[in-house]
Amino acid sequence: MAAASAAATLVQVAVQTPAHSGVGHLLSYASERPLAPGTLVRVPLGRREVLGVVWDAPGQDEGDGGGSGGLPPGFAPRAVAGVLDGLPPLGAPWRRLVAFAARYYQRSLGEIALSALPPQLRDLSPEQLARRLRRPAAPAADAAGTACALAATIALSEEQAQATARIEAEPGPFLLYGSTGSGKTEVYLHAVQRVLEADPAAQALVMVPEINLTPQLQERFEARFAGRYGAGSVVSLHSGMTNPQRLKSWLAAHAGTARIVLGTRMAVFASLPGLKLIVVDEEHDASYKQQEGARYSARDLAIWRGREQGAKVILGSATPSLETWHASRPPQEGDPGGRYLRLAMPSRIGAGALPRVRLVDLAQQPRGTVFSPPLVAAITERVERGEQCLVLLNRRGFAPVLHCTECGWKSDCPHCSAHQVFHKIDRTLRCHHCGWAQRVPFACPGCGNPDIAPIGRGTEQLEEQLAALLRNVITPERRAARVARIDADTTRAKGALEEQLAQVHAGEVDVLVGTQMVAKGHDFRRITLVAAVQPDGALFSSDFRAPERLFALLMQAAGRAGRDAQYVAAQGGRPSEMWVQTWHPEHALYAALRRHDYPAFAAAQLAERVEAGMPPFAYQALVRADARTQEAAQAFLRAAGEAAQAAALPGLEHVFIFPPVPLAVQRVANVERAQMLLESSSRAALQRFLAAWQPLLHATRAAPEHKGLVRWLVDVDPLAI
DNA sequence: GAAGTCGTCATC
DNA sequence: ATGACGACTTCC
Repeated sequence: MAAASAAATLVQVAVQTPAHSGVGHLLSYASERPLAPGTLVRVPLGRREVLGVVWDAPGQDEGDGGGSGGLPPGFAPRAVAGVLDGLPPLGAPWRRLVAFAARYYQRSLGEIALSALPPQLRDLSPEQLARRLRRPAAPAADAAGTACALAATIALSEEQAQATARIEAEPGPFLLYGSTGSGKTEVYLHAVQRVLEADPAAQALVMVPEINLTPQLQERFEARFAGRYGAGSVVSLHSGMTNPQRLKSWLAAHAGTARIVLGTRMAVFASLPGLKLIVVDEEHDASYKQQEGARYSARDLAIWRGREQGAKVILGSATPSLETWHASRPPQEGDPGGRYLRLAMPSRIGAGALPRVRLVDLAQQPRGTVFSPPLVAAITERVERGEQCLVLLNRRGFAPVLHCTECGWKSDCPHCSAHQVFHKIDRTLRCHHCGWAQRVPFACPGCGNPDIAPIGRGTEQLEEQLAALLRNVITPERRAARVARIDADTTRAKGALEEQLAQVHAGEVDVLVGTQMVAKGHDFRRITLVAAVQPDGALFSSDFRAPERLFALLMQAAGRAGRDAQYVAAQGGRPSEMWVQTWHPEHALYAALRRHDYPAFAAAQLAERVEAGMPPFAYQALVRADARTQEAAQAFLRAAGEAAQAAALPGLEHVFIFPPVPLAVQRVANVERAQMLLESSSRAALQRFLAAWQPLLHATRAAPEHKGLVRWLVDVDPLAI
């Protein structure tokens, strides 16, 4: 407080305060010297001292966003407590990205800015940071000494070479549409190489959907580039890293010594002053959408950032999201085409033909069949030949619910409107929504009947049944067939997934049972049969994106089979197979799957979406409310909607507000949840409306009749509704 | 959101 | 009296 009089200037600082806190805007502090925007500072906030980012003084150009709330007249600002000078200020492009994300996803600037920085920066004093920065920046990227060690460049196929050439010649953004095994990664590597060679300061960002996929990617990029640009030139950024590791990678990216940054969705916010290329691998994957806090889409932000910062963007997938597919449609008569350039790579390289798809009609099988006789026979045969099989089911545990046949009791969760799942392994009932767990009762809690039975099946049960069915099957090494399971339950411990995958690779496992986590990205060389036991659920789901997700999952799973052509040939060249057990073998989705025909599937889905006025032909936002009672949650949403109508907010004429409805799982951990869908044919109108609506939502929340509300949030471009 | 204050109420 | 819990307030 004493420093205030000596201070020369006011600076605007973004700190981590949420929009609803009354101080969600930029805060003013006094500084003895002017500080450049992007400078990291420590500032007093209440009784605490927090990290903040000096922000551009709110100019006339950008009227909204995190504009200063206006310093109350006669208010004496407090002084900046410390400046983290050692660090170059965060650049204007980074600040524009953060500002855009805050505006677009309806969050405060400071919340996005601070969550985009490595957590450890938050508790380092300027002195500690300076000490940290003085430390030798890794075994240095002295390019001069090693420049001659040009990593052996792998010859590209015709298709890969063409894609690479187009990427070099055109501005993009690109959709690299290549089937599994078509060698998309090699195209990424080449694109990165060209960009880095062309400019000694250039940087590339490569994103993957899952943490599990970063180590193998890092290996591949290091093998190609570490010799050339130094050991520290390839770094990773994801939430599985320790705080010091994350800080180290982040600092290297910010300083420009890291030429290649690999990471999950959070990496889209990395400070990359030399950014020239962004790759989003498996761009259709839902993991790119953050599902808590600021609900951003890293894929969409990558497109924005690329355009804004002059970096090329490559989205890669074998089953693109329908949004991306539509945006990359080629020009036709009367249609100028989409804004992305589609590059197709249909052939599989070094991999066998795509697996034959076999549909088993469950109506033709004995009632209650889990593994149909023909599927068991096929698995048996593969195992006897020493090949591996992969069985997929998207449900953990032994059975999704326990049931008493006497009184009708079901294992409902006491805190959620959901069943508790039966886990036989430790004889527990567990709610997958709130985490509540208890021991399985010995008898029905309703009527005392000791005979309570599981209904339906999960991965635990598949593992057990399969082990029984294959009990007498002997592998060529003359040992009994072994079944293993990989899902969130078996991989909870650190390193467990790696260990289990290693066992599969070593050939110790013959049949792998798992949830979708095993369908993603892992390269199983000896798997020649993949089976989806009962995927029908998604066909008639109320979620309009369910078929899209199912198709992508099945295609991706099919891609796990027969990846190694040499192995398949050595085994006698029998085609690999994808088995699907279904009650609806005639369904169009399976017909398209059978032909591996993503374009036909996408065309049919897009036709339905046009007809129904759904994304990508409409833009959506969701407001969610959590409260003690369902009525209170809905009342808040209704009131907020009515307030918008009464105020005749801008954009409202192009926005349709649906009535509030309970969520599919209405109650979780004793909190009732409701949501209200907004839809518009204009993204700009929806944005204008949301921006204008935000203050009314705050005001509605503050009204005494909505005291019971626990929280509310906005989800722009929601993935599930 | 984080931390503080200030009530109320139940328990030692 | 003590402290656990919730409601409310403040943060440039």
